Amino acid sequence: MFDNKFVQQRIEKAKLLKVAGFNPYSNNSKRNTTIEKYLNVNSDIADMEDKRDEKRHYIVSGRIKLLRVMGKASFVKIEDESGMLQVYVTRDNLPEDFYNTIFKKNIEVGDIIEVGGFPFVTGKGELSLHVDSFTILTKAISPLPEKFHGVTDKEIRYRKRYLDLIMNADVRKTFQTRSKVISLTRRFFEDKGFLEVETPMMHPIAGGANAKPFVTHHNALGIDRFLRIAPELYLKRLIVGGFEAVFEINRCFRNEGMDATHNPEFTSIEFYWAYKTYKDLIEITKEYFQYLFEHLNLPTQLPYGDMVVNFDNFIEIPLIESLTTIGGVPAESCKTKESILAYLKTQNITVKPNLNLGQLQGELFDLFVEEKLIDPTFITEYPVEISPLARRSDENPAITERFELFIAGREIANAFSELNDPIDQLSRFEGQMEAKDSGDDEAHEMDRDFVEALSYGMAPTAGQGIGIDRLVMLLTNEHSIRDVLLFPAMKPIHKEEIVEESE
RNA sequence: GUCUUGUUAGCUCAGCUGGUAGAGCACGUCACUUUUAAUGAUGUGGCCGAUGGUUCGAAUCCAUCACAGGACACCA
Repeated sequence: MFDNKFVQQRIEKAKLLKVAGFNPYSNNSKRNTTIEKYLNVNSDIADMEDKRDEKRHYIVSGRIKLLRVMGKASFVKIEDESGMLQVYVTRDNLPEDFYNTIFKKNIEVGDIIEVGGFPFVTGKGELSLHVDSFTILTKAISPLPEKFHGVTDKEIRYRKRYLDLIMNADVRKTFQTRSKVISLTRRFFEDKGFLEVETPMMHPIAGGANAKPFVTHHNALGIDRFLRIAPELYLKRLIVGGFEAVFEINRCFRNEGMDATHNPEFTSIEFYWAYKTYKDLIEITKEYFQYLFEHLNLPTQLPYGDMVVNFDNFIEIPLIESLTTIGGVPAESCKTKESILAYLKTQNITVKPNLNLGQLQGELFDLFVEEKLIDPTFITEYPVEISPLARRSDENPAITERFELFIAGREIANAFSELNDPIDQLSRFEGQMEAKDSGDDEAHEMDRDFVEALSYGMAPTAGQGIGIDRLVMLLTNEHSIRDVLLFPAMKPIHKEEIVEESE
């Protein structure tokens, strides 16, 4: 480590600084303003006659991003979290020899410094800081990436996110937006009277969704636990317990493939609302989006890639209807197993054998409809076979009171009136067990403890889950989930690491 | 998991049909007190992702592997 020539050079400079009495890792910061505040407070300097006010004095800190030395004067661009500032450093305004022997020789791009001085506007019209005191706070011994192109290699950007954040201001912006989305989401539901709760991340049975879990082991108890694939069943137990509106924002884990929209750990919000139905969820979802757009200052005609998503146009359509009106599948080809299979054959599409009617309708939807849903669309009335936790429709027992929300061709939310009939829930689980036995390894697990909870009576409830990562992707116009996760999952670079981890 | 593209200096990238490696930025040295990716001069910097093969000779051709990007499959 640190055998690179440039790193060695910089380590040498850090030593020289120390010898000269300047701690290269000082924590003696006297900063009294941020760059953003400095620029705001001194915006009046430009209107002054001599374009300076030597009576004002500020101390700002930041990382050197650009350094232009011109003999006895230098321009340095420093950046803190709030912004970028040009500071003007001259030999004659610093202690004897400091400029020549310390600043010019041992200070370079990447170092974190603190400077004091007065505001002035340069000949080219840039509000800057005229430096009269200069402190090195932190010496960077590794050089930063190239100042103009920065770091673009995706592998470096994901593995060394800190470098990405140093070099790319828009990346910082994306993660600030992500943080705001989560904060606004929390505030939105709290303001509606929802209670934020925390339920287990390690489950004895991985339930609440159809997905493969990660397994871990509890040594003291000598038992395996599953990292949760969804918090659903625990949140519903809380509704049984008498809480009437709860939500949880946290991580879920699914042991499946990784791609532009899937990371093994991802963040969701799930909320459950007693004495409500999925119809109420449609309304609160529209309100939620309105709230987000308002507080994030986003246009309701939201650009996403080469699409424009119209958030003034929420659409609601039953799944079966969407197959025909949006997917272009003839209506008579959607109603029975045989007709669907025959239609798929004409389209040269093969699907897994032994699918039931509901599953086949789900296939048709995935194949012909999903990617066409650009404006926010609530797809309702899902077949009961693919909705093991949703309440049946009173009018039609083959379908459930459920919707999924699609935006820009992608699923953003899943919601339904909750199944609260314990006998029905038990038989749905049994149906899932049959599916599992006949080869569907993603069928829902049996959870008798949950059925027992329902047996004490769960008030009629509606519940919804929203994928926060995909939502943030949509709102920040990012097209890979890795670009909205600070530290996305990556394979280890060295084989040895895999061996260690498996031991 | 399959297909496909990539991996060359700290970073961004050239390197043709094989002949022992090149630029810009950064860094060193020199000049320069209002620059904006400052400028001019000059210099240092490389196990060409790894391992095998073909060849007199491989960054370049072939194979395998690793990692990454993209697409597909899987995945509500």
